[in-house]
Parts: sequence; structure tokens; C-alpha cells
Amino acid sequence: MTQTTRRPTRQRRAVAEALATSPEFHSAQQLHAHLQREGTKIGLATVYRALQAMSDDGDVDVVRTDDGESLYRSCSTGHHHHLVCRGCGRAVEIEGPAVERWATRVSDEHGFVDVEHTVEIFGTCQDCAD
Amino acid sequence: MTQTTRRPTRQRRAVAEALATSPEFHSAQQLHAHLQREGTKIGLATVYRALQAMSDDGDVDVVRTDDGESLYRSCSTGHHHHLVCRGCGRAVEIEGPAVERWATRVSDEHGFVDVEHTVEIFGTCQDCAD
DNA sequence: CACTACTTCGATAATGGTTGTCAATCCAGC
DNA sequence: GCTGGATTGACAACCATTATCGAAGTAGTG
Ligand SMILES: [Zn+2]
Ligand SMILES: [Zn+2]
Ligand SMILES: [Zn+2]
Ligand SMILES: [Zn+2]
Repeated sequence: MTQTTRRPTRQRRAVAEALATSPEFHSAQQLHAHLQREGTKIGLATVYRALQAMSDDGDVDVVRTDDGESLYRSCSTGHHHHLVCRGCGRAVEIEGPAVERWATRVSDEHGFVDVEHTVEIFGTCQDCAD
Repeated sequence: MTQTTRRPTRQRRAVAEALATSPEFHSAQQLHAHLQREGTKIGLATVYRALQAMSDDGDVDVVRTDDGESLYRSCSTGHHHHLVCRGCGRAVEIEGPAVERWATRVSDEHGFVDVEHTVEIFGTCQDCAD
């Protein structure tokens, strides 16, 4: 929110690259383990901080699993939602203008302001269905 | 899921009643504190277990806040979603046939099976907007 | 190159909602 | 009353996330 100076450090770059190389959702802990394995020296707290910052800037998508874990994925620009596979974590970005209109209409009807919405679809993809 | 024998005990009834008397969402801990205050002797774990069971049976709605807390509310029958006020917790049950159709269509298009979706709208209600 | 005023890092401790443990207790049904 | 499974509750364990805080990096200035 507050436009603080944000320095592009080695660690932040590493997190961004790790996300960019994979189209799936990953948890902060997965990313940390992966980076450590690749030889990148980075602390867990720093991974969380980097992801938090990227999320604030709108550079990553975040979804929350049923057991309360946050998953991060490099983000395309613009507002959209996800169809996520419970098995492999593969995600399909989806858009639904109708849903957007519906959300704003419902909110207006009930006099709600400053409205946000979450729409996530979880399922099992073809590959994981075997 | 597995149709285990489920006994209607004093504690379970207390939780169900506490939920039934209020149309808003409450956390497990809030419910526990409330019951204790009312003189009902019940353990926190039991409250969680009761809510879990009711959730499995589809008798309560569950939403997760941004900070990972689960909120429970007595449920109307049938599939629906919520428009929740961030300030007072008041919830409006909403239905959106169009959204349901859209969700299944998108899932089918991408070959996903065993699909669930979450649609929640958060905002500020008129009373809390002042 | 010093000196300074930041930001950032990372090991570790703390947080906090939730779940597991397990002996004590309840409750049908015999 | 007996018995076996269901249920309870005090407490510990879990675990993702966050806070702490001293150390280390990084401009910018002269
Ligand atoms: Zn899959
Ligand atoms: Zn949307
Ligand atoms: Zn309100
Ligand atoms: Zn729906």
C-alpha cells in the first residue's frame, strides 16, 4: 500500500524466478525447500516476505487450501480466477465476465460497498483422474 | 461421509442451538466462550468436533477469513453462497444459478472431475459504512 | 574511502487456530 | 447390572505463519 522503496535483492529475484519457471501453485515452504536444494541460500521468513510483497503488488496469485495453506503462482495481469487440480496443483486461469457482473449486482442490491470476491474452483484434472 | 452413528448429546444440541439463535457467522472459539458464559459446560475440542460433524452433514455453512479462521453459521438447505460484511459479520445468503452453470461449464471444458467451488463476496454493509 | 541512514536478511522464538491423545464418562441394548 | 462402542474434555502437539532483533547489505554524500 504505502509505496515504500522496494529493493530488488538476490533473494527476491530467486523467489520470483522460482515462481516464473513453474505454472503451478506452490506453497511458501515448497518454494523455500526448492531454493535451498538449488543452492540458493535464503531464509524461510524471507520467502514469506517476498511472497507477501509480490502479493501486495499484484504480481502473484494466492489461493488458500482447505487446510489453511496459502499457495502462490506467478500471475498474469488482470483480474481472473482459477480452476485448480487437487492432485497436481495445476491451475487454469479462467475469466467470467458474467460472474463479475453478478457479483457487483448482488452487492449493489444489498447496499454493500468496498466489495471483494473470491471464486475458486477445485477439482481433479484428467491426468490425475486415472 | 461414513454414516457413523451420531448421537444427539447435550453438547451437540447446545452448539446447534447457539448457532440457530444467531444469523451471523461465528468462530468456534466465540461459540465456546458464549456457551461457557451461558453456563453450558462444554470443552473447546467438543465444539470443534460438533462443528466439524455439522459441516460434514451439511448443516452449517463455513467460510474462512483472510487470517485463516473458520466461521460457522446455521445453514439454510440447498447450495448457496454468501455476501458477508467485514464489519459486523452479517451475512446474506445468495444464489446464482448463472454462476453454478458457469462453474460446471468451465470445469467440463477443461476435463476436470469431482469439482467443487467456493464463491464468497466480502464487503461493508450499509450500517457499517458510516 | 569513511560515515550515515536506511533496508533487508535470517535464525529463532512466539503466535494462535486447530487437531490429536487418552483416560474418564455416558449411553443403548442385552 | 454389564458391556462395548461413542463421546467428552483437559491438555499437549501441530504447523503455517508472523514477530523479533542483531547482523549484514546498500545507496547516497562528501
Ligand atoms: Zn492434476
Ligand atoms: Zn472475479
Ligand atoms: Zn456490517
Ligand atoms: Zn455455487
